[in-house]
Amino acid sequence: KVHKPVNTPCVCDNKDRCRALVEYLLKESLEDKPYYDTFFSHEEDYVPPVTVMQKIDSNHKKLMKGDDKFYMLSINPSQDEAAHLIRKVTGKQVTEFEQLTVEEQEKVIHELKNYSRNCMDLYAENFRREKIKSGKDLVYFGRVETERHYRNSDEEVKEGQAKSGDRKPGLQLHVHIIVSRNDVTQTVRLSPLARSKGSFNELNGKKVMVGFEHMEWKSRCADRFISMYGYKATHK
DNA sequence: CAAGTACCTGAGTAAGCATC
DNA sequence: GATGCTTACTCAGGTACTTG
Repeated sequence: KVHKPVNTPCVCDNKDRCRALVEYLLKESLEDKPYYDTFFSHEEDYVPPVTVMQKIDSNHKKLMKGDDKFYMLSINPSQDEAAHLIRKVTGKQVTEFEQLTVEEQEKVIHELKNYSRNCMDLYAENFRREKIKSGKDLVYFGRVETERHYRNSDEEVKEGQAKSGDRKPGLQLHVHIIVSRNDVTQTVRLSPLARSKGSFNELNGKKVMVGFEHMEWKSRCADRFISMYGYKATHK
């Protein structure tokens, strides 16, 4: 999913630095976890938050003042898909992440990073630009989350069955990704929120590809999950 | 449902600033 | 004054979303 800046909690503005978003994503990690984790990039695990901010915030070349500088993406497996992934990695059938040992939790998180990198390869390909071939051409950082919490907008909170901030039950594995609008060479702009869905434009006497087909990316990511883990989708 | 609006794209130009 | 680097702005056409 590509998040519109206005819908991104705590980060209504992605036109300047990414500090607010990085801090928002770190909040959940302040709680005690039995394992250590932080951001990951396409090539590295355990990237410090300071590095994330530096890399994203120094990748603004050629972008204008009022332009979006980065985007927030998320990868949200269904509970069924999460259960399948955990079964594939650990051989265990669980309904809560905490039912796994610490080693198993780490293995699942590692595999989710691997899948996320696959999704980012597909993201890069989906722009259909000559110079952008894979996740290596992007500047992005991700973070695996194992929990979700209720918000005031949730039905359960409105009906008084849960309080805002309470942990949601079940498998809540998901991944947040901050991706720079510029590619790593800072010469190609990649905007997933473009109006156009991948079409050519005449600019400076050359045909230029503009836009991004969101639904195509989504379905290709779903296909990748199926082929990587032998998942049989029960519904579309 | 037609018309209007918002937004994307990269080369080229120009301004701003630091350093020699 | 010269040089190099960084940042900001302009340009036109195409598309999807929004508005009336």
